[in-house]
Amino acid sequence: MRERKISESTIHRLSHYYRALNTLEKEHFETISSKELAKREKLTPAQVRKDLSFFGSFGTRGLGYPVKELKGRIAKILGIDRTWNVALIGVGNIGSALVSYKEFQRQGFNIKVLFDSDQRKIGSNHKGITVLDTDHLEEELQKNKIELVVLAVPASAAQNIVDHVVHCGIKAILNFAPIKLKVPDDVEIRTENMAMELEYLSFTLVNNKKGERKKT
Amino acid sequence: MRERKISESTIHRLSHYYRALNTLEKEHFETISSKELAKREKLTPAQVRKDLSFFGSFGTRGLGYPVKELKGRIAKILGIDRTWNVALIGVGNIGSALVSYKEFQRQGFNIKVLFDSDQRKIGSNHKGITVLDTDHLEEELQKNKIELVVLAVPASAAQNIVDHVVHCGIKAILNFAPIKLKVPDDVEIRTENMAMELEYLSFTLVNNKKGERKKT
DNA sequence: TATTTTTTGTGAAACCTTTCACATTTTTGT
DNA sequence: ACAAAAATGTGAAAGGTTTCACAAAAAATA
Repeated sequence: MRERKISESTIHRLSHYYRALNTLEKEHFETISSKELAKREKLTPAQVRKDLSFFGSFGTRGLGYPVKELKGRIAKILGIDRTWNVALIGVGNIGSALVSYKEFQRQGFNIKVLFDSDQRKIGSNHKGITVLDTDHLEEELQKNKIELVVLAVPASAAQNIVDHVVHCGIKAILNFAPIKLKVPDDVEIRTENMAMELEYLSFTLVNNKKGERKKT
Repeated sequence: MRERKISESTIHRLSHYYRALNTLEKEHFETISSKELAKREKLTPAQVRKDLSFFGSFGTRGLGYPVKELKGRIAKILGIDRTWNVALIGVGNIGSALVSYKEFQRQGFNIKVLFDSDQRKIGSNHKGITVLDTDHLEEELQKNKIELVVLAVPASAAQNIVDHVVHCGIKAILNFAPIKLKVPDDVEIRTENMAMELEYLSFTLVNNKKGERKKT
């Protein structure tokens, strides 16, 4: 009864569709065709239709997809038709930037607690949230019913903290430390490494990838 | 000149191998087998060998790959055997965090100039770099021989700025604005959207993609 | 030196993702 | 009311990526 495997790419495109639909709603569109949606996201209409078809039939032939309803459906699929309690661990450079990152709030990711191990930071206030001591991590994660953890600590501290996070039942972690962390199979961890994206760009520059021909 | 299409995944894995090799070098390993490298990166040995084989034969049968040399080869492939002049546009939340992001410096991405349009920020100093006025963007990008641009401005300002950036010949952009930007075909643009990664995690949570067991 | 073990490099197979093409359904126009 | 146009949903084809499996080469062992 295991549902069909949906690819990561499909999920990411769903996020994009959601944003596009949001814009379309503001522009007072009632319906949108796969052709037009694809154009806005630089994809093919077939790709859009196939992606959506994994989850059901949301459109009307001859007309397209109802903007408002489709937006709601995608929100439900992505699990953003609700709010999530998020903890942010590490209030350094990246961490403090993320506290104010509007896009989290906007999609219903509520940063409820902040943690740091630096005594000078503990007790201080960021956007109205008090920084707690990582010594009380597990206790506070449970108390605040945290479901999602964002990790923005130095690489050297990351594995130890992630072990505690996993220990108290968290199943989803967004990691900004540039290191491969070990977690059990039932925990999903995504690592954002911004330098790696620059490396990809650097590769395209030196290999003049743009305008190149394929195959041998 | 036989160029073939290398997939994005391969390039990203190359970045991972590079980091692993760096660690191995510090641990005084002279050689590493595809098996061991794969284990460290949670991949298959065949994947490692195939990835490397696109660029040449770097290993010795029966022995493995020479750590130091392979690291150098990958650096060359990725274009990080040199430094790059980077401009960072937008010194807000994310922007100021990126100025201090160690991982950029470490891989040879040198932030040489900062820009903002806010009069209160212009002239101020971040980590020894003075913030310049975006009004002089094109002029300063050229003067400083900038090759790579990191964009951390609000979504509403992004397209206008990217047009200027493209106009003065920049071919690689890392964008943090949560919006799809239009650039010519010969410009590579990568968009980092951290909320989208949380949405992916949220999807895995509601779809119970990972194990069923819940603790407590 | 000869044999066994290790490990690469690589075609071929298996698997996964995207695109194609078209029957089907609904809307629009006359 | 009917024909033409628009657009979905989906099997099948095409294209791409990963894994398999094994010959070949080098190292280790006896």
